[in-house]
Amino acid sequence: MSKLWGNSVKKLDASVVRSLPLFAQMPLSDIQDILDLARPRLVPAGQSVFEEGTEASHFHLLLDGHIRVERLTPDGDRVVSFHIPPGQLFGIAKALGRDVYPATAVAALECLVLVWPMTLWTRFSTEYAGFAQEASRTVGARVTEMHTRVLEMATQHVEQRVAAAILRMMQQNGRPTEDGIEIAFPITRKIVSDMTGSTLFTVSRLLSAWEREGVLVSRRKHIHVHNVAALERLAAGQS
Amino acid sequence: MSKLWGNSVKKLDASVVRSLPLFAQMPLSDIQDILDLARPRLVPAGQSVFEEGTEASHFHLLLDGHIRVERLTPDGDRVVSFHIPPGQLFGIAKALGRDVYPATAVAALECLVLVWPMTLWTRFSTEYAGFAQEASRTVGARVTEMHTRVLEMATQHVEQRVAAAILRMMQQNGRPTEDGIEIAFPITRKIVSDMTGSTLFTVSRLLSAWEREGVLVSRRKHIHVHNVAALERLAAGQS
DNA sequence: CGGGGAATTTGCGCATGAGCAAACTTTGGG
DNA sequence: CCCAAAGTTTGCTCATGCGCAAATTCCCCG
Repeated sequence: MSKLWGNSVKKLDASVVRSLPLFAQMPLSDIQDILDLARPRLVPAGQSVFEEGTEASHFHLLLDGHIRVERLTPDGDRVVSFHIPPGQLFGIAKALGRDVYPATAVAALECLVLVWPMTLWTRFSTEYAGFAQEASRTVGARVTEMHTRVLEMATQHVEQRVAAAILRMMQQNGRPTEDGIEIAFPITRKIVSDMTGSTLFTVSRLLSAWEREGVLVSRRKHIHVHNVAALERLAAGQS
Repeated sequence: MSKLWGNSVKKLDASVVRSLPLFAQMPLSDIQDILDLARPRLVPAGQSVFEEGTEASHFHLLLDGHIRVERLTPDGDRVVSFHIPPGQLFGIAKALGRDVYPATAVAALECLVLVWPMTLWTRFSTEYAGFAQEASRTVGARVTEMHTRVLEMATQHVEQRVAAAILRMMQQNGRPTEDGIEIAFPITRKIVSDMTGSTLFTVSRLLSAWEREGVLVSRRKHIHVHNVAALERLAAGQS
């Protein structure tokens, strides 16, 4: 992870992050200005970056690791909203006109995060080319995904939803291997069920069946998709 | 509806809309400038204002009526995302960084809509005080609602979800009467089922049961809630 | 290298709510 | 005023997938 830190431990290097969409339209000097205002934060696996309902005092950029965004129901059930891959903004309550975080962000594995005080949000949005636009795009992508999930939950069977959830994680957070794609962070059956409005047991049965059919292999906390086409067929309900 | 049109049929009057949150922070002259650029559009009940997937050429403000936002699945099922009450912006794809409409907007009853070319979006966002902020707030409110629905669909029974959907419509789009609150636009059992990921039949049975218990009265396309507390209890799953 | 907790598997029973068919009611247009 | 279409009710059946229990496996950590 040290490669992300440039020459000095203290000073973040603009050249490392300029390939991110967020900085694509900015001159290096602007990027450096932004980075100089950031505080880096290392979050251990399993720890939360911020909690639903607390004051949205900061916004964040994920440099490395994976964030899981979740909400808790009044009676203790957990629902996983989505996963965030490196390079994306998160905890951007201001972009939603809110002043508390709408959900909890948990480090699915050890994460390196840049943190800015939310008071800088308006300034960044107006002063830096493309910042507001990229924030909108990020929000839009998440709204689209939520939309899709509502649609799936309303119209599709559990089997299709679980297949779709795994496909999505594979596409957004997958790591290609010689034999398929593996999901790049620890993922339990419980979490998959919390993503699909299902149960641990049903997900376990589905994954076992798919493993028997050679669609994927799942070790503990780990999913490796071998036959993407078959999984797409399952998600579409064509089998 | 003529009251919304000021003295002349052609010129919209700023004083009529300045009570809307969107214009709250603006001087009258700014409001008038914005209105002068708008084209009014009267949409008959049942007709769509724009369709999912088409180029997002305009953004809209609902002056009167009620908009139903829906999506269609590849295999023809309809899912209703939410309803929009008068005074709100909609079709604001740019606020999501998108260039096609993410959903279809249908007039639940005859609607009066103001329409602006999307090319004005960036200008409005940067030039008029509070415009961008109010747009964010609108997006945020809808994201929050989607979030809540995902959570409900994942963790709650159909009965609770239907109760929650009716409560929401009642709160957001209700009209108080001497004996409770009635939902201010035509609403069929089919639509309620499309909102809750349920079926026409199940919704019919639930409404009948609740009518028997005196919680609400539902005539054809029409729901009138009498006992709000009871409905809240049903939504919470406490009965 | 062994203990213990976390994650997973599997069997069994059953309630929820979907699916279908058919009859009935309301409403608006000609 | 009547007809047709749209909306609604109701009975019946049945599959999905949840709930629980118990056993098993896998890792992590000391």
